[in-house]
Amino acid sequence: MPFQKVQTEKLSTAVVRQIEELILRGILRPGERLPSERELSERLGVSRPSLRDAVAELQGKGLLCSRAGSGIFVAEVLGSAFSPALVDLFARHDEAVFDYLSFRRDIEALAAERAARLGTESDLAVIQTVFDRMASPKRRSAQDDAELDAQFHNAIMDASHNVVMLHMMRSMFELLRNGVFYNRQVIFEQRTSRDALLDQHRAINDAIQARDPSAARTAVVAHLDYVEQALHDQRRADRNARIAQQRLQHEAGTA
Amino acid sequence: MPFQKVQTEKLSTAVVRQIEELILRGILRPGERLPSERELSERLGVSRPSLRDAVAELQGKGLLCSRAGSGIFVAEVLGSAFSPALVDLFARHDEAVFDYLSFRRDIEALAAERAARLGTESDLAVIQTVFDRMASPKRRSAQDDAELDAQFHNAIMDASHNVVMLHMMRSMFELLRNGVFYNRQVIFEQRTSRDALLDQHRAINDAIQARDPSAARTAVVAHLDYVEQALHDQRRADRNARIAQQRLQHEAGTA
DNA sequence: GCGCTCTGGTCATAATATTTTACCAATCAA
DNA sequence: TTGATTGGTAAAATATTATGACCAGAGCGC
Repeated sequence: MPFQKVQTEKLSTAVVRQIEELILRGILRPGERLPSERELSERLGVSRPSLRDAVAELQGKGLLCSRAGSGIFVAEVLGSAFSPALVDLFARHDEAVFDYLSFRRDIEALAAERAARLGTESDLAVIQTVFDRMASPKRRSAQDDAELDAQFHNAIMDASHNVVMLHMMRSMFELLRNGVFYNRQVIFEQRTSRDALLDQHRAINDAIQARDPSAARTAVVAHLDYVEQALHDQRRADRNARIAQQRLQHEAGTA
Repeated sequence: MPFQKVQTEKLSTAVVRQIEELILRGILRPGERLPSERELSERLGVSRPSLRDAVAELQGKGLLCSRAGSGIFVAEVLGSAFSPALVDLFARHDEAVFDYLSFRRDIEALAAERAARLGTESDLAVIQTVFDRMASPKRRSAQDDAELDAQFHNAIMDASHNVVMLHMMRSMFELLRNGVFYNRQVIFEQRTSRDALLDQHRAINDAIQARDPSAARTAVVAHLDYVEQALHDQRRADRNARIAQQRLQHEAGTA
């Protein structure tokens, strides 16, 4: 049915959303103290009880903590890389997805450059091995493809010989693996995507094996640009499917 | 200040938005009768007075009209191309912008192809003349650049010798001229954009003058892809500027 | 150590938004 | 002409939010 139940957002929900965005964007930092309830409610234009409802919800999510007589603070644990509360925050806000891809493009381009320059023969052999498995015509599920994709990018990261970069990207990849940013199996499910992705991985592998840092960088950027475009296309397709479904329901006269 | 006044959306506003989207997406068509107030309020999960508030607002915008005893109808005038109510609807919904660009890319690629094949020597001379003005090093404002841009695309459309296409695109261009879809002067204000756009216009002109339909089509698609990307970039830059401003306000501790 | 100020925490009452319910007039189909 | 369904209007009830007051905890200055 094209008409859907309407629900206006509760006031406290709008407050939660605003504070979450300030935390997500790094404007409010871990450990930082917020203005007092009285000041905050004035700035937000809501009553103290409404603000307190929102603060209670944010406390429940692990993003804020308040102490009677002291104030309200952004949770310290958000400072540790990818605490559950932060991961949950990423998962619930779309803008994190494209920031993640943008950041990953930059870091992985650096890693590929370094791999082409600094990677040992063993490193390059590992990358070639993973790529050979990807290129193998053996039947695989989208999940297997996604797993090989992770192995491939991890192998390049290993070959960059920068442990800080390595561990940071590993934890981010863990989030990707758990579907926090987007469901990456979807991209492997389409034949045309898989073929294109394989070509891109081939270009990356060839550039690294040829020890061509510039080509490696270019290939990685092109690859992640493609992934981002595929995400945009997937979302547009999802949205179009919803609209088409609404039209169908309207045409069919179903409730 | 990073904290902003919170205002929850009125119930009737949410209903207005949903019905507007159904009209914008073509799900509800001009002249079509909506379900009765009683049925609609049940489907939307709101009371009849709240629904009536929304319907009154949509009537004021010229999108709906209701007749006591008969029902509520989507306004017939929406069927005529770009009635004021429809234009206003486009202006207030972002999704129309990218649909417009997508559609325009397709139509103008066709027009450029036809211009390369069917354009008379006079047609081509007009296009060349407009392009020469664009390429002239004489100082011009962004508004002048935008006006020349419109003349250039109109000249190509003229040269396509398809009056239906011509008039349809003319009215769409009128909307663009009036800033309905986006403020196109902004794109001409940056030096780098202007140079890139000039190169793209040169590629289009060269292809048409050489009577190369395929090259003309490719050049137009590349040009409008660039414009779309520039819009994305501009919006992202605007959003980043807002976030940076919030951070600055937070750092400076201003209210 | 005490007093003051500011903080979070709690709660009753008032104001506003929305829902519920009832009724009237217009339109259409039988 | 009549009955059913429609839009149109309005009073009363309910839910949400705001206002205002008060209490307990924390921190700072004397």
